[in-house]
Amino acid sequence: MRNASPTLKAIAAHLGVSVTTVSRSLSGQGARYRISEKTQGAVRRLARRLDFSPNPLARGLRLKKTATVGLIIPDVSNPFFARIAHCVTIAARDHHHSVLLADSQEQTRLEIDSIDALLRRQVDGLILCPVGIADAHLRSLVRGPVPVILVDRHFPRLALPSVTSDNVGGARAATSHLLAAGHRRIGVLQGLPETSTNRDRLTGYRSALAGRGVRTDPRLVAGDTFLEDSGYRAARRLLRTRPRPTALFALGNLIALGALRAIAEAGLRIPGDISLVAFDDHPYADHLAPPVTTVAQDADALGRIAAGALFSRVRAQSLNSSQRHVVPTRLVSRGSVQPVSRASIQQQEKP
Amino acid sequence: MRNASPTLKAIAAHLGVSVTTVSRSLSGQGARYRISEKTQGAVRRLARRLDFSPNPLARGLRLKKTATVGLIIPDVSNPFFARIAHCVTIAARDHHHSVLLADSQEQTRLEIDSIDALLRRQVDGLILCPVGIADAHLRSLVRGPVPVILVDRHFPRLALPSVTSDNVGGARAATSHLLAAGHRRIGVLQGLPETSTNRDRLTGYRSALAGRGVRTDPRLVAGDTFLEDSGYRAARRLLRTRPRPTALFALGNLIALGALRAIAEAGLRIPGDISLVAFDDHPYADHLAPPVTTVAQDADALGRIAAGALFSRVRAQSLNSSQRHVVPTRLVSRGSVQPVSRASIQQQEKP
DNA sequence: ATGGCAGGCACAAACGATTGTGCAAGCCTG
DNA sequence: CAGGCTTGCACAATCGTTTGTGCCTGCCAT
Repeated sequence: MRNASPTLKAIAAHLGVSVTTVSRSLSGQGARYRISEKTQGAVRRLARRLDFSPNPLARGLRLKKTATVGLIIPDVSNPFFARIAHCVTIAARDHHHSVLLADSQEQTRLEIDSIDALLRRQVDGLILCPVGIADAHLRSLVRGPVPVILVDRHFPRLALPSVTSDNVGGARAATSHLLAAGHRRIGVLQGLPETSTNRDRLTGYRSALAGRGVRTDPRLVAGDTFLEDSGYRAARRLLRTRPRPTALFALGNLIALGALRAIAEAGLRIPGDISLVAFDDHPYADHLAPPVTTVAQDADALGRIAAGALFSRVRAQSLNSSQRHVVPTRLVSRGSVQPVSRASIQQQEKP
Repeated sequence: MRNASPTLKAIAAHLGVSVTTVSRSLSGQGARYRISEKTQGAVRRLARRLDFSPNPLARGLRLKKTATVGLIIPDVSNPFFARIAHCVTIAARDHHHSVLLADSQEQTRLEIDSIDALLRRQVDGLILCPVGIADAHLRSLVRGPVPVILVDRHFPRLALPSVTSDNVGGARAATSHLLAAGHRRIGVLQGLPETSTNRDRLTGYRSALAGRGVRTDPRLVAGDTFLEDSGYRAARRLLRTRPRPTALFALGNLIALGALRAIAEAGLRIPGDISLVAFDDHPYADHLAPPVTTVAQDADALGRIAAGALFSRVRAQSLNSSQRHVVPTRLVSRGSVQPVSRASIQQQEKP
């Protein structure tokens, strides 16, 4: 396999024709340039026999197209992003493109470097899951050389197309679910505060509360990143507030993990002592003790839609119309939410 | 950022020198070719000011080196492989290389295509997690144009370097753990039978049994892939055998997931009715009901070591000495294993 | 004055592809 | 038979680097 694919030159020499002729015969331009059917046939046969395929580097150099897309992700080892990566690579294969993967390790600095490196390599398009808050470095992408699609997080002020979950709706559904079970003091374990995902989820949470006429209490919101440790610390803090929240809403899968740990350490039982809902579904949710009610994001859809949007732009040579795509979420009800007893509601409403 | 980086030619024109001079000044070859310090300084200043960096395509074309490595994985959305991908991309960044990612979707056909595509793109090295059994297509890689490292699975008959977990040792430890708790009928939920991982884990299992003088019973081994569904079906089957196994050993994380489902459906309790040990640790293992004892693979180490080995070969231009690297596993004891009561042991030893 | 040597750079050929244009041979037409 | 049209392909530039070699100038020694 692939012991140095032959070149146009080699094929041309074998057949006693010019590289021009070979190139045109193989690229389907034969007719336009009046290469005889006989010659074209001979070229194609030999090319097939030698398993010729044009050198992508040379091609890219000449054409300024590399049949390559960039994918920048904060952390491939996060199942949510991994799933997106999976879908993107599969879509890329379908479009005969390769994927250059970069892991920004949740650092804006590395995200900038990665964008730079991929653009240098002349990717034909870029799918980016931005790490967070800063967007100055994204500004130049708007009128940049290649189409860009933002996934998971978006920047309202930036005219870049994006594909995100319905974070507002998902959070509202989760919160409503808790409200319907009688919960009124619902603690929120948030992620990185300035990100669009976090903001949207908080918005959904507040909107649900407002819908029921429940006042939001800023002291019920804790946490500062989407990492497990932040979830752990935030949960510990909220569990110590009095009166204690009767339910926690974790705004991310790792945060939920931290919350589970904190709740276990506090000697509390789910859902007897406290209810829990988490953003992001995962395969183990069913087998936790108890199974955890989650807001499932359709990561597959995010990846697929982003890739679809990107490739349609790549094909159409069109740039970044700032279209926004929102993918619905789904509330997966399991056993981690329990109705609040009347007594405890009244106890809560007094202070 | 990156509004079409200038070219050597542009810099040369600006300074009234030749591209040769610019190239040599920037590549540190200035002294060897007697470019005066003054000229070199001017070139370097301008290059810095214009944020010049050589076009990787042109460079690759000329040098036959692309500063790119290929990474082929059966399924990036599997946390184990995702972790490997994460470590590889980070190592690549450290070595100023980019990563071309391909997802073979557990299909040999796609694995072949991916290898081909990446070699065409002239990657400088390849990290491959082979999907399975077939190895004919890997034969040509042994004396191929670039260094290749196999990760997770290896092929004893192939002179390709590999980095794998100590599957034999891990399985032996898990099995010994069960034996020490008095288990004698230990069912195995295996993965894809002909793979090295599966073989090695079975070997470890049998070796532990043999060490205790326990006869192995082929009817206690079930399953045919590493996927959840296989684990589910295999567990269902084993749970119906009489006398029922007192413990199950799942040879993979997804398999364990299927086993959990099957056990729950059968109305059995872990560890009261049946004990469980699983290959592959994961963050949720602690919070399952009950926490599951696992054989933790150090996926980070696999990725890091593989990348390290690859880059040292890339640097040294050395090819594929068939060195094998084995990374230790760690038994993480949680609550899913319970000592067998004397009565049930005797009951088991009778038939 | 001439030969030799070193310094300082430029020329030009790669690497493989794509593409606008040019050119020869054959045929037809008037 | 001259001019023009068609057929069938080749020439050569180009993308942006890298690199072996060649060339000129000036200086020193003989």
